[in-house]
Amino acid sequence: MSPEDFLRLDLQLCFPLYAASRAMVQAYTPLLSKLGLTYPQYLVMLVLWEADGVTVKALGEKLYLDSGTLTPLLKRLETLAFVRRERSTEDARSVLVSLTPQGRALRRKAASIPEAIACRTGLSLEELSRLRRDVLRLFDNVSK
Amino acid sequence: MSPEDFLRLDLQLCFPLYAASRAMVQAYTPLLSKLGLTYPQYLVMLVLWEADGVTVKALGEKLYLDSGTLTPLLKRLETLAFVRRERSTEDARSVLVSLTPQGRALRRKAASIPEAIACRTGLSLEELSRLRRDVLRLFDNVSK
DNA sequence: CCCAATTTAATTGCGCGCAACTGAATCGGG
DNA sequence: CCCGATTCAGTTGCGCGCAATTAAATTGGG
Repeated sequence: MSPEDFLRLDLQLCFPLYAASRAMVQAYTPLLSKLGLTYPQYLVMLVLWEADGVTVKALGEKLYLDSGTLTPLLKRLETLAFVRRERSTEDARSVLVSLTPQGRALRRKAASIPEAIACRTGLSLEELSRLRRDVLRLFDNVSK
Repeated sequence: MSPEDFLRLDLQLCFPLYAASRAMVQAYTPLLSKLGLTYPQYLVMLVLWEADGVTVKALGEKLYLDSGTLTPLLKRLETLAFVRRERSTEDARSVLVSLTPQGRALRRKAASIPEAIACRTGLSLEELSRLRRDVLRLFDNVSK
Protein backbone atom coordinates (compact mmCIF):
# COMPACT_ATOMS: atom_id res chain seq x y z
CA MET A 1 0.00 0.00 0.00
CA SER A 2 1.64 3.24 -1.14
CA PRO A 3 1.42 6.43 0.91
CA GLU A 4 -1.01 7.85 -1.64
CA ASP A 5 -3.47 5.08 -0.90
CA PHE A 6 -4.03 6.68 2.49
CA LEU A 7 -5.48 9.66 0.59
CA ARG A 8 -8.58 7.56 -0.05
CA LEU A 9 -11.54 9.40 1.39
CA ASP A 10 -13.00 6.26 2.87
CA LEU A 11 -9.87 5.45 4.85
CA GLN A 12 -9.68 8.66 6.79
CA LEU A 13 -11.13 9.39 10.20
CA CYS A 14 -11.53 13.12 9.80
CA PHE A 15 -14.15 13.03 7.08
CA PRO A 16 -16.59 10.75 8.94
CA LEU A 17 -16.09 12.93 12.00
CA TYR A 18 -16.76 16.07 9.98
CA ALA A 19 -19.82 14.55 8.32
CA ALA A 20 -21.18 13.13 11.58
CA SER A 21 -20.71 16.43 13.39
CA ARG A 22 -22.65 18.29 10.71
CA ALA A 23 -25.36 15.60 10.66
CA MET A 24 -25.75 15.85 14.44
CA VAL A 25 -26.10 19.63 14.22
CA GLN A 26 -28.72 19.15 11.51
CA ALA A 27 -30.61 16.81 13.82
CA TYR A 28 -30.64 19.51 16.50
CA THR A 29 -31.64 22.29 14.11
CA PRO A 30 -35.42 21.69 13.84
CA LEU A 31 -35.67 21.25 17.62
CA LEU A 32 -33.61 24.36 18.33
CA SER A 33 -35.36 26.54 15.77
CA LYS A 34 -38.52 26.15 17.87
CA LEU A 35 -36.59 27.96 20.61
CA GLY A 36 -35.12 30.48 18.17
CA LEU A 37 -31.59 29.16 18.67
CA THR A 38 -28.80 27.92 16.43
CA TYR A 39 -26.59 25.07 17.60
CA PRO A 40 -23.63 27.26 18.68
CA GLN A 41 -26.08 29.55 20.49
CA TYR A 42 -27.51 26.48 22.23
CA LEU A 43 -24.01 25.52 23.39
CA VAL A 44 -23.61 28.97 24.95
CA MET A 45 -26.98 28.58 26.67
CA LEU A 46 -25.93 25.16 28.01
CA VAL A 47 -22.91 26.79 29.65
CA LEU A 48 -24.96 29.65 31.07
CA TRP A 49 -27.63 27.31 32.46
CA GLU A 50 -24.86 25.64 34.45
CA ALA A 51 -22.90 28.78 35.34
CA ASP A 52 -24.63 32.13 34.96
CA GLY A 53 -22.64 35.35 34.83
CA VAL A 54 -19.45 34.17 33.15
CA THR A 55 -16.96 36.14 31.09
CA VAL A 56 -16.59 35.83 27.33
CA LYS A 57 -13.17 34.32 28.00
CA ALA A 58 -14.62 31.64 30.28
CA LEU A 59 -17.26 30.82 27.66
CA GLY A 60 -14.54 30.55 25.06
CA GLU A 61 -12.49 28.20 27.23
CA LYS A 62 -15.43 25.88 27.76
CA LEU A 63 -16.53 25.85 24.13
CA TYR A 64 -13.12 26.27 22.47
CA LEU A 65 -14.34 29.35 20.64
CA ASP A 66 -12.71 32.78 20.45
CA SER A 67 -14.13 36.27 20.78
CA GLY A 68 -14.30 36.57 17.00
CA THR A 69 -16.99 33.92 17.08
CA LEU A 70 -18.53 34.66 20.46
CA THR A 71 -18.90 38.44 20.36
CA PRO A 72 -21.32 38.55 17.39
CA LEU A 73 -23.08 35.38 18.60
CA LEU A 74 -23.63 36.93 22.06
CA LYS A 75 -24.89 40.14 20.47
CA ARG A 76 -27.50 38.06 18.65
CA LEU A 77 -28.48 36.30 21.88
CA GLU A 78 -28.76 39.73 23.48
CA THR A 79 -31.02 40.94 20.66
CA LEU A 80 -33.14 37.84 21.27
CA ALA A 81 -33.29 38.94 24.94
CA PHE A 82 -31.85 35.65 26.23
CA VAL A 83 -28.67 37.17 27.69
CA ARG A 84 -27.30 40.47 28.95
CA ARG A 85 -23.71 41.63 28.39
CA GLU A 86 -21.98 44.09 30.72
CA ARG A 87 -18.42 45.20 31.35
CA SER A 88 -17.07 43.83 34.58
CA THR A 89 -16.52 46.48 37.25
CA GLU A 90 -13.75 44.32 38.74
CA ASP A 91 -11.79 44.13 35.50
CA ALA A 92 -12.97 46.44 32.76
CA ARG A 93 -11.27 44.30 30.12
CA SER A 94 -13.76 41.48 30.56
CA VAL A 95 -17.44 41.27 29.74
CA LEU A 96 -19.88 39.35 31.91
CA VAL A 97 -22.61 37.38 30.18
CA SER A 98 -25.72 36.57 32.18
CA LEU A 99 -29.15 35.11 31.58
CA THR A 100 -32.31 37.15 31.37
CA PRO A 101 -35.50 35.65 32.85
CA GLN A 102 -36.44 34.61 29.28
CA GLY A 103 -33.04 32.98 28.90
CA ARG A 104 -33.49 31.09 32.13
CA ALA A 105 -37.04 30.08 31.16
CA LEU A 106 -35.74 28.62 27.91
CA ARG A 107 -34.07 25.81 29.85
CA ARG A 108 -37.35 24.05 30.52
CA LYS A 109 -38.30 24.20 26.86
CA ALA A 110 -34.94 22.66 25.96
CA ALA A 111 -35.21 19.85 28.50
CA SER A 112 -36.61 17.36 26.01
CA ILE A 113 -33.90 17.85 23.41
CA PRO A 114 -31.06 15.65 24.71
CA GLU A 115 -33.21 12.55 24.91
CA ALA A 116 -34.71 13.17 21.47
CA ILE A 117 -31.21 13.43 20.02
CA ALA A 118 -29.97 10.39 21.90
CA CYS A 119 -32.79 8.40 20.32
CA ARG A 120 -31.89 9.70 16.86
CA THR A 121 -28.38 8.27 17.24
CA GLY A 122 -29.78 4.75 17.50
CA LEU A 123 -27.15 3.96 20.12
CA SER A 124 -27.64 2.71 23.64
CA LEU A 125 -26.64 4.91 26.56
CA GLU A 126 -23.59 2.70 27.06
CA GLU A 127 -22.56 2.99 23.41
CA LEU A 128 -23.11 6.75 23.52
CA SER A 129 -21.03 7.04 26.65
CA ARG A 130 -18.21 4.95 25.22
CA LEU A 131 -18.20 6.88 21.93
CA ARG A 132 -18.16 10.17 23.81
CA ARG A 133 -15.17 8.98 25.81
CA ASP A 134 -13.31 7.85 22.67
CA VAL A 135 -14.04 11.09 20.80
CA LEU A 136 -12.93 13.13 23.82
CA ARG A 137 -9.67 11.20 23.92
CA LEU A 138 -9.15 11.94 20.24
CA PHE A 139 -9.89 15.60 20.87
CA ASP A 140 -7.41 15.76 23.74
CA ASN A 141 -4.68 14.16 21.67
CA VAL A 142 -5.24 16.28 18.57
CA SER A 143 -5.75 19.64 20.23
CA LYS A 144 -2.60 19.62 22.32
CA MET B 1 -31.76 12.42 37.36
CA SER B 2 -34.20 14.95 35.89
CA PRO B 3 -34.52 15.56 32.14
CA GLU B 4 -32.76 18.89 32.57
CA ASP B 5 -29.67 17.13 33.87
CA PHE B 6 -29.14 15.80 30.37
CA LEU B 7 -28.61 19.43 29.32
CA ARG B 8 -25.19 19.27 30.98
CA LEU B 9 -22.59 20.04 28.37
CA ASP B 10 -20.31 17.28 29.55
CA LEU B 11 -22.94 14.60 29.12
CA GLN B 12 -23.65 15.15 25.48
CA LEU B 13 -22.07 13.44 22.52
CA CYS B 14 -22.57 16.19 19.98
CA PHE B 15 -20.29 18.74 21.60
CA PRO B 16 -17.21 16.47 21.78
CA LEU B 17 -17.87 15.48 18.18
CA TYR B 18 -18.15 19.12 17.15
CA ALA B 19 -15.01 20.07 19.08
CA ALA B 20 -13.05 17.06 17.81
CA SER B 21 -14.05 17.72 14.22
CA ARG B 22 -12.87 21.31 14.43
CA ALA B 23 -9.65 20.26 16.17
CA MET B 24 -8.95 17.71 13.43
CA VAL B 25 -9.47 20.35 10.75
CA GLN B 26 -7.11 22.64 12.65
CA ALA B 27 -4.52 19.87 12.65
CA TYR B 28 -4.81 19.63 8.85
CA THR B 29 -4.71 23.38 8.31
CA PRO B 30 -0.95 24.06 8.54
CA LEU B 31 -0.22 21.04 6.32
CA LEU B 32 -2.84 22.02 3.76
CA SER B 33 -1.90 25.70 3.69
CA LYS B 34 1.46 24.63 2.26
CA LEU B 35 -0.52 23.32 -0.72
CA GLY B 36 -2.77 26.37 -0.81
CA LEU B 37 -5.85 24.37 0.19
CA THR B 38 -8.50 24.61 2.88
CA TYR B 39 -9.86 21.43 4.43
CA PRO B 40 -13.12 21.36 2.39
CA GLN B 41 -11.08 22.04 -0.75
CA TYR B 42 -8.82 19.12 0.21
CA LEU B 43 -11.89 16.87 0.50
CA VAL B 44 -12.89 17.83 -3.05
CA MET B 45 -9.37 17.07 -4.26
CA LEU B 46 -9.49 13.67 -2.50
CA VAL B 47 -12.60 12.81 -4.50
CA LEU B 48 -11.12 14.06 -7.76
CA TRP B 49 -7.86 12.15 -7.22
CA GLU B 50 -9.96 8.99 -7.04
CA ALA B 51 -12.47 9.88 -9.76
CA ASP B 52 -11.59 12.68 -12.14
CA GLY B 53 -14.26 14.38 -14.23
CA VAL B 54 -17.26 14.15 -11.93
CA THR B 55 -20.33 16.36 -11.75
CA VAL B 56 -21.00 18.85 -8.98
CA LYS B 57 -23.90 16.64 -7.97
CA ALA B 58 -21.66 13.56 -7.64
CA LEU B 59 -19.18 15.57 -5.57
CA GLY B 60 -22.04 16.69 -3.37
CA GLU B 61 -23.25 13.15 -2.85
CA LYS B 62 -19.84 11.93 -1.80
CA LEU B 63 -19.12 14.85 0.53
CA TYR B 64 -22.70 15.57 1.68
CA LEU B 65 -22.39 19.16 0.49
CA ASP B 66 -24.76 21.11 -1.74
CA SER B 67 -24.16 23.42 -4.68
CA GLY B 68 -24.45 26.43 -2.40
CA THR B 69 -21.22 25.29 -0.77
CA LEU B 70 -19.55 23.62 -3.74
CA THR B 71 -20.05 26.18 -6.49
CA PRO B 72 -18.04 28.96 -4.84
CA LEU B 73 -15.49 26.46 -3.50
CA LEU B 74 -14.96 25.03 -6.99
CA LYS B 75 -14.62 28.52 -8.42
CA ARG B 76 -11.81 29.13 -5.94
CA LEU B 77 -10.14 25.84 -6.90
CA GLU B 78 -10.48 26.91 -10.52
CA THR B 79 -8.85 30.27 -9.76
CA LEU B 80 -6.03 28.33 -8.09
CA ALA B 81 -5.76 26.35 -11.36
CA PHE B 82 -6.28 22.99 -9.65
CA VAL B 83 -9.55 22.16 -11.43
CA ARG B 84 -11.51 23.01 -14.56
CA ARG B 85 -15.30 23.35 -14.69
CA GLU B 86 -17.27 22.83 -17.89
CA ARG B 87 -20.91 22.26 -18.76
CA SER B 88 -21.60 18.71 -19.76
CA THR B 89 -22.44 18.30 -23.44
CA GLU B 90 -24.50 15.22 -22.57
CA ASP B 91 -26.69 17.03 -20.07
CA ALA B 92 -26.36 20.79 -20.08
CA ARG B 93 -27.79 21.00 -16.57
CA SER B 94 -24.69 19.45 -15.03
CA VAL B 95 -21.15 20.73 -14.71
CA LEU B 96 -18.14 18.45 -14.97
CA VAL B 97 -15.22 19.10 -12.64
CA SER B 98 -11.83 17.78 -13.69
CA LEU B 99 -8.24 18.08 -12.55
CA THR B 100 -5.64 20.25 -14.24
CA PRO B 101 -2.07 18.93 -14.43
CA GLN B 102 -1.29 21.09 -11.38
CA GLY B 103 -4.27 19.59 -9.58
CA ARG B 104 -3.05 16.09 -10.39
CA ALA B 105 0.50 16.97 -9.33
CA LEU B 106 -0.76 18.15 -5.97
CA ARG B 107 -1.55 14.57 -5.02
CA ARG B 108 2.09 13.69 -4.50
CA LYS B 109 2.60 16.70 -2.27
CA ALA B 110 -0.40 15.62 -0.20
CA ALA B 111 0.75 12.02 0.15
CA SER B 112 2.44 12.59 3.50
CA ILE B 113 -0.57 14.21 5.14
CA PRO B 114 -2.70 11.21 6.20
CA GLU B 115 0.11 9.57 8.13
CA ALA B 116 1.06 12.85 9.80
CA ILE B 117 -2.53 13.29 10.94
CA ALA B 118 -2.86 9.69 12.05
CA CYS B 119 0.18 10.23 14.29
CA ARG B 120 -1.35 13.40 15.74
CA THR B 121 -4.40 11.43 16.89
CA GLY B 122 -2.23 9.31 19.17
CA LEU B 123 -4.33 6.28 18.27
CA SER B 124 -3.20 2.99 16.80
CA LEU B 125 -4.37 2.02 13.34
CA GLU B 126 -6.77 -0.46 14.93
CA GLU B 127 -8.21 2.18 17.26
CA LEU B 128 -8.51 4.62 14.36
CA SER B 129 -10.28 2.03 12.27
CA ARG B 130 -12.68 1.13 15.05
CA LEU B 131 -13.46 4.76 15.85
CA ARG B 132 -14.05 5.48 12.16
CA ARG B 133 -16.48 2.57 12.00
CA ASP B 134 -18.36 3.75 15.11
CA VAL B 135 -18.56 7.34 13.89
CA LEU B 136 -19.79 6.17 10.50
CA ARG B 137 -22.50 4.13 12.18
CA LEU B 138 -23.56 7.21 14.14
CA PHE B 139 -23.59 9.24 10.94
CA ASP B 140 -25.73 6.65 9.16
CA ASN B 141 -28.24 6.56 12.00
CA VAL B 142 -28.49 10.31 12.45
CA SER B 143 -28.56 11.34 8.81
CA LYS B 144 -31.41 9.09 7.75
C1' DC C 1 5.58 54.67 40.36
C1' DC C 2 6.31 53.79 35.52
C1' DC C 3 6.12 51.58 31.35
C1' DA C 4 6.64 47.49 28.63
C1' DA C 5 4.33 43.13 28.37
C1' DT C 6 0.17 40.79 28.80
C1' DT C 7 -4.70 40.10 28.86
C1' DT C 8 -9.31 40.81 27.14
C1' DA C 9 -13.00 41.81 23.90
C1' DA C 10 -14.01 43.70 19.66
C1' DT C 11 -13.30 44.19 14.70
C1' DT C 12 -12.17 42.82 9.94
C1' DG C 13 -11.90 39.66 6.31
C1' DC C 14 -12.64 35.33 4.29
C1' DG C 15 -14.32 30.61 3.52
C1' DC C 16 -17.42 27.61 4.50
C1' DG C 17 -22.46 25.28 5.38
C1' DC C 18 -27.00 25.51 4.51
C1' DA C 19 -31.77 27.11 3.69
C1' DA C 20 -34.40 29.24 0.27
C1' DC C 21 -34.90 30.56 -4.16
C1' DT C 22 -33.99 31.16 -9.39
C1' DG C 23 -33.50 29.73 -14.02
C1' DA C 24 -32.21 26.61 -17.40
C1' DA C 25 -32.40 21.85 -19.10
C1' DT C 26 -34.37 17.40 -19.11
C1' DC C 27 -37.84 13.99 -18.31
C1' DG C 28 -42.14 11.70 -18.77
C1' DG C 29 -47.15 10.97 -18.76
C1' DG C 30 -50.96 11.75 -21.63
C1' DC D 1 -45.31 16.24 -29.26
C1' DC D 2 -46.61 19.03 -25.24
C1' DC D 3 -46.34 20.81 -20.84
C1' DG D 4 -46.07 20.21 -16.02
C1' DA D 5 -42.79 18.05 -12.86
C1' DT D 6 -38.19 17.20 -11.81
C1' DT D 7 -33.25 17.82 -11.83
C1' DC D 8 -29.21 20.52 -11.65
C1' DA D 9 -26.07 24.44 -10.79
C1' DG D 10 -25.98 28.88 -9.38
C1' DT D 11 -27.30 32.85 -6.32
C1' DT D 12 -28.52 35.21 -2.05
C1' DG D 13 -28.46 35.81 2.74
C1' DC D 14 -27.02 34.68 7.18
C1' DG D 15 -24.42 32.59 10.98
C1' DC D 16 -20.65 30.65 12.22
C1' DG D 17 -15.13 29.62 12.87
C1' DC D 18 -10.87 31.45 12.82
C1' DA D 19 -6.68 34.15 11.70
C1' DA D 20 -5.00 38.64 12.18
C1' DT D 21 -5.29 43.00 14.02
C1' DT D 22 -6.81 46.81 17.19
C1' DA D 23 -7.69 49.19 21.40
C1' DA D 24 -8.35 49.43 26.10
C1' DA D 25 -7.28 47.77 30.74
C1' DT D 26 -4.37 45.41 33.83
C1' DT D 27 -0.15 43.44 35.54
C1' DG D 28 4.40 43.21 37.14
C1' DG D 29 9.45 43.95 37.05
C1' DG D 30 12.81 47.40 38.00
